[in-house]
Amino acid sequence: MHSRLTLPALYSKLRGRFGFLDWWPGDTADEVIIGAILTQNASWKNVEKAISNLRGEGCLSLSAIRKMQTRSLEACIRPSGFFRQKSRRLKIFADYVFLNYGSIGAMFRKDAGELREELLNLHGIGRETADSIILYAAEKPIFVIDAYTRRIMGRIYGTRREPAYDELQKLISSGIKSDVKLYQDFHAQFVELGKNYCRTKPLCSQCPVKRYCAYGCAHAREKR
DNA sequence: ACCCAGGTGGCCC
DNA sequence: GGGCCACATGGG
Repeated sequence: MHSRLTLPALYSKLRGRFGFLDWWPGDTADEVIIGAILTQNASWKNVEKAISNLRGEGCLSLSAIRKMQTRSLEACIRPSGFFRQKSRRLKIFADYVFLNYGSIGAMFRKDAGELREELLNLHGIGRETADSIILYAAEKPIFVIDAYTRRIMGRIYGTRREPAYDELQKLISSGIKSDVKLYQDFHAQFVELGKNYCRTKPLCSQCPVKRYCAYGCAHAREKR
C-alpha cells in the first residue's frame, strides 16, 4: 500500500487540525536536556513531577545537578521512573559538559553532525535523546524520530517492517525543508496525533489522516 | 491484573 | 544487523 500524501501535505493536514504546537516546555537549554533524559520511556506527566521537584530544590540546571547528592537527585526524579539509571545519566552528562566545555553554550557551537556523534558517545544518550537535545535545546535542524513517528509513518506509508531510526530520519528529512521551527513542530504534531488517535482510544471518525492510514486506526493497539 | 509511557544499554546470535 | 531483557513509576 502506497500513499500519495506528501510530507508537506501531511504536515499541513496535522497543523490544520492541531494548530501550531509550541512544544517542549522548558525555558532553558538545561531544562530541555534534563527533560529529554527524564522522559525516556516515561510519560510526560511523570516527568513534570520530577522537574517540579528539581525546581523546588533550585536544582533545575546541569551545574546544580553536578553538585547534588545522588540520594537527593534520585529522590527528586523518582516519579519519572528508572530513577537510578536516570540520575546517573544526568550526572554523566553534566560532568561531561563542564569538564570538557565549561558551559552548554560552548558545546552547542559544534555543528549538528559532530554534536550528534559526541552525544551518542555519552552513556544513556541514544539517538532520540541526542536528536531531541540538538533540535530543542541547541536549536539545530535534525529530525527527531520517536515511537509515535515510527508507528504513524508505518501506517500511512505502509512499510511492512518498521524502518530503522536513521533510515526513517533520512526519509523524512529529504521530504521537507530543513528548518528548525518546522522540524520542531512536525515532530510535535506526530506526538499529538499519536497521543490522541493511535493510543488507547482511537477516534477513527475524526482522525486527520484516517483515509491515508494503511491499516486503519482500529489497529492502534497493535504491537509496536 | 494487566498494559503503556515523547528509550537505552547489555548481551546474544 | 536484529531480538530479548532490565530498568521503575504512575495512570488508565
